[in-house]
Amino acid sequence: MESPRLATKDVGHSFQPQCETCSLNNLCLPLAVANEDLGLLEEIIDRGRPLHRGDHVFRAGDTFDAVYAVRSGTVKSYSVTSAGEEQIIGFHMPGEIFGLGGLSSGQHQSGALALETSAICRIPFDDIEPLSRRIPSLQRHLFNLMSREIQDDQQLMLLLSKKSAEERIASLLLSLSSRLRRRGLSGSRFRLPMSRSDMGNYLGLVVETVSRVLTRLQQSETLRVQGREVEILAPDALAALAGTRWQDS
Amino acid sequence: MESPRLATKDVGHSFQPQCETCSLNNLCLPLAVANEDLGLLEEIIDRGRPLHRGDHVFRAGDTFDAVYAVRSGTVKSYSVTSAGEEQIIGFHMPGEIFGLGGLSSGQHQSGALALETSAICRIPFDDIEPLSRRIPSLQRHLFNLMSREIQDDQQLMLLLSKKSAEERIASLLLSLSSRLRRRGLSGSRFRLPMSRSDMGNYLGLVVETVSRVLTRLQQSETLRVQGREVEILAPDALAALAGTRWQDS
DNA sequence: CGACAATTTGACTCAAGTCAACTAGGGTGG
DNA sequence: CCACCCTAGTTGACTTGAGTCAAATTGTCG
Repeated sequence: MESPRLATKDVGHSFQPQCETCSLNNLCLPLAVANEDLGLLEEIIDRGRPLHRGDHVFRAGDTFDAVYAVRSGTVKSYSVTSAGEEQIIGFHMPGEIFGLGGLSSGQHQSGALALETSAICRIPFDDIEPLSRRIPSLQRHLFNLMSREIQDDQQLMLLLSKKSAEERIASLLLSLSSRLRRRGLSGSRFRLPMSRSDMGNYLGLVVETVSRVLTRLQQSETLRVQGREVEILAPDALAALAGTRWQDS
Repeated sequence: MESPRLATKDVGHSFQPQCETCSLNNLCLPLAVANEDLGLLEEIIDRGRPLHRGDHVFRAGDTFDAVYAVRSGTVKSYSVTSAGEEQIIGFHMPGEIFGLGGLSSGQHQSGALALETSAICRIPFDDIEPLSRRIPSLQRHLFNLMSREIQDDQQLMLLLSKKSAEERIASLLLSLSSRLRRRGLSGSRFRLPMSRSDMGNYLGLVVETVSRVLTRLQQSETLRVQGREVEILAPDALAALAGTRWQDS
């Protein structure tokens, strides 16, 4: 099956402000760009057409030539082991930037696909790199983004090497919760964008374990789970399990 | 106990070329800087005095104001969980840059200390950041370094969530081996710079497991281990275990 | 309305962890 | 130079959290 790619050119030249009116502009790249420079940024950003569930933003091995920002929906990044198994690297939610990992080798080391209908902005690296030399705060922001990703990955390494199944699930739920809250949405009642199996893959657990842990957390009145709908009943209990962290993030 | 920090100023102004004559200059930052600009880089780099085993380069919570390059010796980065346990994030060998993770938050998220007597170059970030705007290849190199670290971390996540104890040890040994070879040293016979317990901590295993796996690999004639001295007898067997990767790196 | 995929639940297994005892190095100070 | 001590490393016996296998249940979508 062929996967639709993002449109590579915007339609004609009917240029309309995008970032300026985007509700995420205080989370995303524009936060590092003064208003008078925003036009420069707008000019290089491609809004693609929406992706459906399962559509790839890019695949492992594709040439690295852009980074991406989530406008709506959810994207997962994953790599494939030599044994052919998938390893999920991260989930990306609106306002977040992904695809930076491929920079150093010139090709994406992992693939990225939409978990649900999603809108993705494409930011060609050959455009933003020189721009970042003209706008120091933008350069700094790019450094920050990469540094932040390093930190997050290291948190996850810690989780994978030291935490129990319960602690892992608790951490993931709190991470999702805090990222929703940051966008002004409810952090206590939300819909999981990923399957149990994706949760497990990301956390280094098998599906059955994820399912059992969720049941257990439900029995202890920490959560209410109904399919993908989650309600966090006892955030403190969850935070205690996760060992703090994530709340702020 | 107080930990010695790196000297913050070079002695007087007796400036002598450092990078230019450093045997690592084709691995380290200078590789991204043309000869005529090398002086600019030299000027901002502090060679500190040597650190002994256990001395900190920086501690978690210290203000981020520089990145570091290993000239000789070995450094480990580690963070401490809320429960007070240490999690080793990585080992840094000559020619490698570390300390980038603290950039985004302005303070180091992890500590870094010398595993053996080590010489470390300090590169103040406030100096290299503007310099990187004047030297595009340097900016690119910094991006590359961070991107590379993201990739490496993700490899490690994969290892932690999917691999068996044998596979983890094999991966670590091959990683060390290839990093030595890159510097022109023997990749088949070398001295481990870290304790069994550090190996285990890094790989998400307890000491006893590390010890047992090494014994097993020795029995299968894949390795010869004598304390910290290692000889790789069957690199292919090891690579098969690790599932390729690492060789090139 | 089926058919297939995702989720849950139970019974059983096993790789790695825990606990405990023992051995081997590696400094240090007398 | 040697005796001692302390830490690092090894080995064995036992336990256990999470994985595997299998079957039942629910959800989804053409």
